[in-house]
Amino acid sequence: MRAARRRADAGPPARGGERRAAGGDVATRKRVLGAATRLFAERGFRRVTVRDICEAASANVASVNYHFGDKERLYREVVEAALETVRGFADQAMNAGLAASAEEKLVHYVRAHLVRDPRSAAARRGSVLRDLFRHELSEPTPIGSHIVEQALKPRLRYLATIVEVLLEGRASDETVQDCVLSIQAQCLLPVAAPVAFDMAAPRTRAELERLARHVVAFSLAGVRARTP
Amino acid sequence: MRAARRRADAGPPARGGERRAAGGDVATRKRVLGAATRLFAERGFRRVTVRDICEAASANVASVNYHFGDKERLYREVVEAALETVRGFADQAMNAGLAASAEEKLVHYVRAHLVRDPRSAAARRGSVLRDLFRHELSEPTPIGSHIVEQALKPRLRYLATIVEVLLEGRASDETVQDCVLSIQAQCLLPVAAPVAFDMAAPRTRAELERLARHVVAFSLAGVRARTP
DNA sequence: GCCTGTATAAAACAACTGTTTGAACCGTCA
DNA sequence: TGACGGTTCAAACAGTTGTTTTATACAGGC
Repeated sequence: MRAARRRADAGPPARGGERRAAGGDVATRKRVLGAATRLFAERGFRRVTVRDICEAASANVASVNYHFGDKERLYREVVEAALETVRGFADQAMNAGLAASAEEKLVHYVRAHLVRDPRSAAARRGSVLRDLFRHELSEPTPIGSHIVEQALKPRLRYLATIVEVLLEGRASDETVQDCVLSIQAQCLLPVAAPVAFDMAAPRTRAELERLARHVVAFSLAGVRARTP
Repeated sequence: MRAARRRADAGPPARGGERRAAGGDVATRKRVLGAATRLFAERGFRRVTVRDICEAASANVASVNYHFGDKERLYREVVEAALETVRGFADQAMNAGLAASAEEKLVHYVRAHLVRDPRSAAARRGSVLRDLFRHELSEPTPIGSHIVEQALKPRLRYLATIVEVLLEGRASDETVQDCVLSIQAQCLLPVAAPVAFDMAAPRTRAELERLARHVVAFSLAGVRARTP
């Protein structure tokens, strides 16, 4: 990304051919992608070196550039995959509760953010995006705002529909937005700022359940207080 | 921090003598400190180079190491100064409202976080710490947890005393902590995650005032809902 | 006057970074 | 078998970073 006289486009068969013919196993590319996913989620884009990734993947230093062009395109692919995972996941959750009341949907929404079972594979993959997002918070890059656009905004829109119902459709757009922010803040902060709360915030599953119930009760009362 | 065979301790007269005798003006050290404060607040520790700082301060590359030992100790001094500024500032705010009701204190607390007058010098210096803190969120370092310890924890304790009164002293410690988290989350998120809200969140002074009023109303109702 | 200690400047250093190179490897197919 | 094409590898490259060195300027004490 820094050096380079000009080139950047040698690599594999144009990425899209996807055939990966010769006996060389497909494994390397996948191993690199996996290691990169784990490391980027752990430390963020800048604090991971190409050498770290390749070592973790038992691959040569050149493999990142060979298979992905450069470090940034590798990162984009990691982010894209994480977004894809979460997308299906979230659509499903939103559709599953179509028949539920607004209160029940709120319960579901809050719990989905605050209490995740770390043993579930889906949650573990979801946490990759969450970690990537957290790192992006302090270093705004084009990719960071892409995550916001793709993952956060749809959630905010969904939450707004819930809040509108809770407000009985009688409140202004501004009030809806304010309530959405209040609720989302409670869902996001323990995630966005673990440093700030790892001493005060709950850790065990049961405590997270309690916190989720609290956030729902607190927020329902808050929203009702703003109902005209 | 990376290179260096061993040494790291030449520098000025042991830092503490503070006499800075000869005609060479004291200015350089101060200029470097000022530039570093601005740049660290803007971009965080890792994304600022010693050369950036020295160029901004119109000083030689060596001046950071000469006057502060190394980049990290310069950073610590910046953080320490910002903490000191905010400390007096916060103590004063807390004492000023001793006679106020819990509701009034809450109003004051929320407004202090959400609506700051950028024209006030105190607020501008306070925002340095806020920015440093924001950058620390995603890269936990010893210094980051030091900021939490020195700046955030006292606020949480203060907020807890307010909430206890609002709960009429009848709620459990857990409930108090939950409410504190709900309120602090609303105060902190627009700060911690501007990326997430710069499209949805208010920007003008008047909008921030409105948001602050909302957060107070929302939170008061939330707390009351949790009063036994 | 000279010597001493502080401050600044320019250049060099060593480690680290992303990237590129050129040779070697190894299946496939003619 | 031998050329071919995708893949891997060790080494090198060029730029950046924090830090150190060496030299110089300049004040005050003797």
